[in-house]
Amino acid sequence: MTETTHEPLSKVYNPADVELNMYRFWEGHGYFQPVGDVSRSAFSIVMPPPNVTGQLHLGHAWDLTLQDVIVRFRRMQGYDTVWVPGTDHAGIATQARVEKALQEEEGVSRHDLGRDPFVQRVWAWKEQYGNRITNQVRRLGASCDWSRERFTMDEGLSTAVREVFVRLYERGLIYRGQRIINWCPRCATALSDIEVEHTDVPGHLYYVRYPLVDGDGGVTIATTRPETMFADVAVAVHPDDDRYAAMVGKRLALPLVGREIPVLADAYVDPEYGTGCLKITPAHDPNDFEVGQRHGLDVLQCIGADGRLTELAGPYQGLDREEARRRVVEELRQQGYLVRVEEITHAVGHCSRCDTVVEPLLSMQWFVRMQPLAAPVLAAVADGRLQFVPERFAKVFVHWLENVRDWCISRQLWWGHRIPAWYCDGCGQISVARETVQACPHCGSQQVHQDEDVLDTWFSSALWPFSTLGWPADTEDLRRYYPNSVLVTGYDILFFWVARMAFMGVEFTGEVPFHKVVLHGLIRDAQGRKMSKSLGNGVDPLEVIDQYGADALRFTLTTGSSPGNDQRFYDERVQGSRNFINKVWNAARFVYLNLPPAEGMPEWDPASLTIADRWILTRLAEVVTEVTDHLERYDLGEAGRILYDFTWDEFCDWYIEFTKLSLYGQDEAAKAQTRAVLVTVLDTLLRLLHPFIPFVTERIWETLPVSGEALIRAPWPDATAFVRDEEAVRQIRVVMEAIRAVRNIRADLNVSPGKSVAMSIRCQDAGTEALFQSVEPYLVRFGNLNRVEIGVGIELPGQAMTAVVNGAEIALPLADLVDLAIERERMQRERERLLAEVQRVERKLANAQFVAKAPPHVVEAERAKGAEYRAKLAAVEERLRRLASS
RNA sequence: GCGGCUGUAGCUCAGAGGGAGAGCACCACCUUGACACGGUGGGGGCCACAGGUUCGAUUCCUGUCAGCCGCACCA
Repeated sequence: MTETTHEPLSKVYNPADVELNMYRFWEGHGYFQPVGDVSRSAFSIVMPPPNVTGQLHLGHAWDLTLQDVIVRFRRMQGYDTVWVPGTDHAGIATQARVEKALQEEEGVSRHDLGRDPFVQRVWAWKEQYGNRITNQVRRLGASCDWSRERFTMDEGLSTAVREVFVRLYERGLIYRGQRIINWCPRCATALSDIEVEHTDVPGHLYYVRYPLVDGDGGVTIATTRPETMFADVAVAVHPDDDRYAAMVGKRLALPLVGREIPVLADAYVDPEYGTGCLKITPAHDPNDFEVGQRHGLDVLQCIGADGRLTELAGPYQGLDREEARRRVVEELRQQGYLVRVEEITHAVGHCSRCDTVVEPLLSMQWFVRMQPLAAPVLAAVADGRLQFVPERFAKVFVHWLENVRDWCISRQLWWGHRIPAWYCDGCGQISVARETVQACPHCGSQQVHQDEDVLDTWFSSALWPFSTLGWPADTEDLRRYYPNSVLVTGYDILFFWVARMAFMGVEFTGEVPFHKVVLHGLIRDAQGRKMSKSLGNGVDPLEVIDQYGADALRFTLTTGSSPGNDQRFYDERVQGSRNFINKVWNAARFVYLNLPPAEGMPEWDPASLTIADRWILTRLAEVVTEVTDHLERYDLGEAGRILYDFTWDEFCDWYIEFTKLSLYGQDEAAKAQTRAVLVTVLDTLLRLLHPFIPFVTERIWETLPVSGEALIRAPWPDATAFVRDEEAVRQIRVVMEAIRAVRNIRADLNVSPGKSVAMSIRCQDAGTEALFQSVEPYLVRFGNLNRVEIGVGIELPGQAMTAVVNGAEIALPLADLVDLAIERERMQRERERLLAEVQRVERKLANAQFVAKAPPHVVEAERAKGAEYRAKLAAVEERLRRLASS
């Protein structure tokens, strides 16, 4: 127990007083670690690793909270539960940040420092900032097992990365080759296809005349990138294009440079687009590259890795891409080659990190062959071994995997897993190895050097579900907790991460790394915009926690959306959650303050429960069932909302009010009984709420006289443990209806709450009379009544305000306050309402098809409703007749 | 072009084949011995539109319109 136990509870819940100590209490007692009981089923999750030097943002907070709710729920259900946390080295992002800091603070570049010293600086940076994010994860209340924390560049995971690389290489699934890749000139590295964002931008289509070498004439090509013309090696036309049939095989003189290039035919060309003549630049366009391969064309490069023109561009050498384009267009115009310019919008690839226009660049890179790896994953989706929540994401996932191209995994960075390939200066052979290569295994030369590049960060992330558990070693954790039970992450990294974990998992463990993928959406601002640094509309979760508490943030995030959908985040919603938590707190205070000090768990005699007790216990059992079902289906939002409604409306607004009758009365036995039920309901609610709002529930639970060392380890409630009494539920609804009717009348007539009044209830039958007799004290308390008359045959006062409830008529003879005009209006409104209901029901029941085909219980329910409405309508009409004659 | 999501109260969103819901906002009243981060009462919606399936559709299907997203792109 924490030191705060059994201090009086403050009037308003103050999260700051509780959260830090509570987290230490949990973590210190090892509650986040699996119990290790092998007789129990295992439940495991790995945390999507945040960037080690990053800061927690709301997206993380949401993702982590969902996981924590699931983990706490499973832990309470008795699973041997483990949640493995960790961080990611985030190659480009981290390197860029350290480079920026070095530049700003010391005015040096990474090249000034050199590779090893620079990498050391990044490690130092990681040591400095690496704890920040994990402490932020703690502040959220994440119950992950920190004793198993991993980092993508720690020793074990690096071993896993090498192992995977070597094995894939040996199987021919990793290869090195000259390909057109996406090059970010600013980040100065290759990118994979999914790190490129295609956005529509306005541009120009330039029509340029390429003259024939011999004789007059030529062709006009259309291009958006005239600056690449120095690397043109051909012009292609469609083989069936009659317009240019005669040109095929002729030679053209490249404008400005005069180099000769052939005209050739290739079906890739779309005769409809532009002029139907396509310049072929294999080094600067992936499609052109393929055309070039088909026709055995040279590959010339006129733009280098720095985004500037090469010596091939002659006088344009050294210019950047934009400047070169302007100058080339101008020169073409002056020399009469530019036929016309058309304004177009086209999709241009941008670096997803820095938004620089990506340059398709021919270069030597490492690739993962995707088709053989994707196939078994597709099979796993098809046969249900890998499932998605919501299901619709399976389709997106499958479509992507079916069309995926080979994955470029080499990055021209220094921070990351260096590619385990060594080149021999002697014989030129490549050696890929698990251990550092000292001498070339092919020729024995000591002149070997390792590949300069590192691997895509996602390459190591892809191994996360098993590398964190010790793979490639055959560890106990791996055997027990792999495959993971579920993966929770945002749909935005379905391809980046989920797909890659899936194929790596299948390839290296023979099993999908998790059976279920639960996907959530994105956090947006109050206007529905994505949160971004450039918009400045981001919300810092730590500030939210400081202001409202981690529980309020968690409850907001978990109840704010339905599965797979985005959610908007704004202050009022957090306030609503904070208010709810305060409501729970005060309900607990109420129970606590009404409990005698230092007593054990009170007990009750099921035979003497009040109708209110039986009602709340029945409803509680229903709530346990519903909440459990929703959580099992990973529909956390709905589970949270059910708890919110039940806690506030039924438990606080009604049940607690009902209990005041006995608690403030003289009957000690009844008091004890009420306390027992109150404690039971509160205890159960705290257990159900704990996964959502762990801090406040644990804190409250400490004060309750229930056995157990901590709520986090308490068993999940069992719905069958409670009294079930559907009749009590039905009856309490009638009582509520009557109480609302009284309140309604009082409000309509502006009767001050302090003024007590009399009430008559004319019941339709003895059963209803008995019910109202039994709940008379409730009526008196809630209606502030000074006299109650209940009976079947009683006469209702004429000078009164009335209401019709299920099975009875209610009258409040308010003497001088009675306004028969208002009464008439009320009754007429009620009559119209009931008439509409009666007609609706009767129309249904008159339909022979409905009676014949609808399920019997539905027909029966309609009949019952019809009877109820007709009875009420009759009473209302009778009342209106009397009013007319008075 | 292919695929997907969304359209329900003023706002933000749940919901579900059979009587339209919540929070916030709004109006009126209330210092009732858990809570004003509260209580009570109230107003407010052809559930985007048009067809279809069904005894019955706001819910399922098709189409239209509107907003959004992903994938693929012809230079």
